[in-house]
Amino acid sequence: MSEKKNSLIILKSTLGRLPSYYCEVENRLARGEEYVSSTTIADSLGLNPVQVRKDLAGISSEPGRPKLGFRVDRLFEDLKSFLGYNFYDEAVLVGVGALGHVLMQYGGFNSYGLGIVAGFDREPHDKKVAGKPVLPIDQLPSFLKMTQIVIGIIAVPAPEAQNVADLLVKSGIKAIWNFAPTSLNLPDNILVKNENLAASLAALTTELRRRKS
Amino acid sequence: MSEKKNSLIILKSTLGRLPSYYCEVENRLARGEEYVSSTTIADSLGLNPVQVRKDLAGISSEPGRPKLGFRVDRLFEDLKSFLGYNFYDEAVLVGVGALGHVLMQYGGFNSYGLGIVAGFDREPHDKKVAGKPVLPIDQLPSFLKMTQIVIGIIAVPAPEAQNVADLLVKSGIKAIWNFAPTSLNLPDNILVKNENLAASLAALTTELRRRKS
DNA sequence: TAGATTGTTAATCGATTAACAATC
DNA sequence: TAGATTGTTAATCGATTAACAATC
Repeated sequence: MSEKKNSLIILKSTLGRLPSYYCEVENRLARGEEYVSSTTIADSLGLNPVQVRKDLAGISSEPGRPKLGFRVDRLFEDLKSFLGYNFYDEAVLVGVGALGHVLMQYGGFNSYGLGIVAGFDREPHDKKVAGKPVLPIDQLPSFLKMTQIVIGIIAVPAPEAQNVADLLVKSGIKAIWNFAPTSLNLPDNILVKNENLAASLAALTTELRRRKS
Repeated sequence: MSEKKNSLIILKSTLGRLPSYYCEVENRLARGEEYVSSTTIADSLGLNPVQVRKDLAGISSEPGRPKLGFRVDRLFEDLKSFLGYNFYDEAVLVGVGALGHVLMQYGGFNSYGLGIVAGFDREPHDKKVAGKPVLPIDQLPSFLKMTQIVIGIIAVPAPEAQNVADLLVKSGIKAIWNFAPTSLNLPDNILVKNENLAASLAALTTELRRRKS
């Protein structure tokens, strides 16, 4: 679809930083700023300006202008299309507990081209959350087959996570976002991203202690 | 406190992986396993076994035994003490909305040596959440001065995040875990970790698309 | 013009992986 | 013993940063 003007190879590390640029540029756009420079982005995000410049060089359709930087609206669109956020992906969520509720209600996914279309639970307590249906877990396979959805979010307690994962895979899911603090045993072709909030916060305290000593 | 037997330098990248080893080893301990090898950890976590071995070599107090691997209980303790999870850190949370509730109720922080001791909100709707007090925001400065707590969690909407951050810093906080999808403008000596859930999920879909093409 | 910023090349730095001898 | 695993060194690979000429 999108053949880049030059065939620069985008580094994996670059790809990892692009979403944060996207968020930053989106905020600047909202504030009505017209131009943005690598330098100021680097500053906001705590990165090296040369790195930002190099990253942006690979994805911007219009070169940055010396002394000014990049047009905010243009850069925003470039990031958006490069990251594919103008396409739309749908996901289901399993485990409509406290965390599940938050994820279903969270509006932030929209500008990243994502949507949670339904929740599943062993014992649904609500019929709907944030306008989306909450269904009993045994309807999951048929729902997935019908809708062709390929992304599943796991927000059940750790002991149930593997079972849920197995069910998701059996029903044709291709990618899993896992909030349960366990590693999942899955076929190689399934993409997994583990989100361990506790470990994430712990990393902060570890770094904090390292600094003190 | 803990002088390591050998003064191997621990790589930053290693440090980033240790929490996931900790989680994995904790789960194996809970399952009653006695020995664990680099190979199986690598397998569960989708990493290179040599990498895991090298990482563990730097922190284990007892060498792994050929053919068996490491004693699970021993390795768990080594990881725990290396990461400092047997010390205890306390944090306050600002913004007791849906996400704030989840974080306050989340039990998982305990085994990582952390605890949220209080929540703050402009208009507290509950007196307590998960047994911890929820206080009006104007009591934050005095609370922090009294308790000497140095970690703050921001779970307010994006537009309010900077104000909250300023208040936290003014009250003596040293580290911030930010859930609002904005970059914060803070003094250099303040440690920040941004947690953008939408960007995180988006990374999954980006990778998923990359695979398809 | 002077100064800030750009894009790019080359040098440095850091992390991963391959290879291998040692061990139980 | 044979085989699985260990720890470590050396080679490769990838990412960051320094340096600089070009531009508005």
